[in-house]
Amino acid sequence: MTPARMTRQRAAIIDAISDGDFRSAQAWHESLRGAGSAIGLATVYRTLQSLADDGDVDTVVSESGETLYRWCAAHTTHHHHLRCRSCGTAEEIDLPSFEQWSRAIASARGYTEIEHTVELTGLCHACSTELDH
Amino acid sequence: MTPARMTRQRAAIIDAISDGDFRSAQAWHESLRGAGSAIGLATVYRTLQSLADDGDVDTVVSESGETLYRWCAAHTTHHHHLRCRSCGTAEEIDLPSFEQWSRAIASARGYTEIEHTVELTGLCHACSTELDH
DNA sequence: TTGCTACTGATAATCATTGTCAATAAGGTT
DNA sequence: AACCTTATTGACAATGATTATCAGTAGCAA
Repeated sequence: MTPARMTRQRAAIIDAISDGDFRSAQAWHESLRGAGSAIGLATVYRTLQSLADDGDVDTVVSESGETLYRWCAAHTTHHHHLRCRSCGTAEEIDLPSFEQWSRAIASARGYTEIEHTVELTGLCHACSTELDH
Repeated sequence: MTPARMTRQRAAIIDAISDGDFRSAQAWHESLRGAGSAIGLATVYRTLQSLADDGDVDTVVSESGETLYRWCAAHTTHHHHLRCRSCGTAEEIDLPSFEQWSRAIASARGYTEIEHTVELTGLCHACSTELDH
């Protein structure tokens, strides 16, 4: 496959999402528009997906079923997230023992091609105190 | 709140879903129709949701974003699933240490109101061998 | 049996996401 | 710098799952 072309739109998206939050494609589209960048919604969807395929962004599915995207600093290692349900901030966590453990329990029951999803959500410190008055 | 009325449709749904698979609302609707039960799609959605609220069915979100439902034998304890991506069969698993561990790591980083999702998927023994020829 | 009201179902509406396709622009090549 | 090939874009239509609407129906308590 040929490498992706660095268009104005792709650059704008990469620039925007490198601030660490998990947001939906529509939310990123809005921020970009708000920042003055004329960009189409379909392009945002397509570009985020292509970046996700390349491993440059992480995706997560929210409670309401939307897919959330955020920049991912090019780790190839599998990892998980601890995400704030209120502001979208997220930190990466890894669970080395969980990886092995899940594989073990699944194959013990005859399962192959094992995959897993693990997501932790909560309210970060800032949001916790704020919602407390 | 008043307890749910036991209608013909609700009974048919409960009867149908007690066979252990995870399927989408639309899939359950089809099986019910196939079995001769005249029942509306909206009713299937509403009833499955109400059963889920009461803790009588488990829900899981598939890779493609559909919500899958299956009967849950009235445990109040939190648990997780090992589900076959091919046939939908699922078994329950529990991860006592994971529960505590996730709470610990999250609160160590200042998070409160912690929730988590853990789902294991794979190909069950039957499907593995079948897809192998 | 009666009455109140929750439940049902056909269908329209919603919402996130993907497909379409002509116009545009990356970026390598003369 | 002008040129060409083709990936990319964007407005909009289409999809697909789920939810809302609302008049008709049927639990079930009295």
